[in-house]
Amino acid sequence: MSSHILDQTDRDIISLLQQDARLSSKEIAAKLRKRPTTIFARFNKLKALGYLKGSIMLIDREKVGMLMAVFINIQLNDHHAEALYEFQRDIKAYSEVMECYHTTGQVDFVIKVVVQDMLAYKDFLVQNLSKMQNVKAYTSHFVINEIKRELAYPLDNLV
Amino acid sequence: MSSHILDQTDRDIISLLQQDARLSSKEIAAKLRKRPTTIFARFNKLKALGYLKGSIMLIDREKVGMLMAVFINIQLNDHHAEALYEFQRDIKAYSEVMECYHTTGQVDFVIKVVVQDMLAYKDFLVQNLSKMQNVKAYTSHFVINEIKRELAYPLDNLV
DNA sequence: ACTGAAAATTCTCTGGC
DNA sequence: GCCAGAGAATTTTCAGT
Repeated sequence: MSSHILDQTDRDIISLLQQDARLSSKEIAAKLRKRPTTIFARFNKLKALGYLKGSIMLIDREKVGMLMAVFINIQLNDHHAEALYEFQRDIKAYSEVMECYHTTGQVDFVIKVVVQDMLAYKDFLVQNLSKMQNVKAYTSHFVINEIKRELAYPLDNLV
Repeated sequence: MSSHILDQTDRDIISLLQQDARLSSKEIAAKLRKRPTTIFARFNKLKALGYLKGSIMLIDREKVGMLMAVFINIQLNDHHAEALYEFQRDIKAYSEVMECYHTTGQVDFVIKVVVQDMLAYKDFLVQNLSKMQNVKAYTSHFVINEIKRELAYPLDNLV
């Protein structure tokens, strides 16, 4: 690992950690046929260089009572810089809004909202989204089945 | 933690682990003013009961060369059970498709595709998506800015 | 469910290659 | 950049309350 170019070992470590963030240096070392201290040093470097941005425990969304996930496509009235900034700042503040992306196409923003139930969703729409001045139109797409949700990027022919 | 009802400590542990999956029992114990072994026992139970579904290390998507994220809304021709099942099985198999949701509304499926660059995206469309018989229409929404991507569910007034 | 102590394992630092 | 050794810290088990 000379500077900012990842070699195969770096990619292997990242790939393994994307599958299980709690792997120990020893466990990674065993899989890659290296020494634990070597893995430890690379892990620290990957973290220092900003490749690794923290780890999270994935939990069963429905089991903890967050039964409803919704994708909402949003169109704005005013697309000037200041108006865009304000919308982003405000939408980001809602805890129901888990994800928000500025996109190209017919739609300006794609957001993912996760709430307990339809009542909570209605509250979000009526009390929050509908009151945002710059929102021209939105369409809700309720998730009825999660076919795939892979959060680990494939790093095979890369970097 | 009697059986399947989460108490405040359980929710606290889950919340902390959603922020950092690598927290040790000792670290969690210190934050919650409990003993490490108590946290350890609860951690094992939460895992055994299926609340915790594994951990992942988050990495800098653009830094590792995955420069392009796209949401694609897909409409199908045939909505019968067998056709739906086949579509889901096939779309799931593509490594470029990170997420796929069956949704209500004008759109049948929302998928998130992550690739290196526009060339890789073109290849995915031309060689894969366009060749799926049951796909009637699709619209691409390129992510030009990620405003928010929160993966930890808020468990405050819940369960 | 929680505690406390002990054993096994891992982390983390230092120095040498 | 890799490896080895050793002390410190942690994980994990287990018996007791």
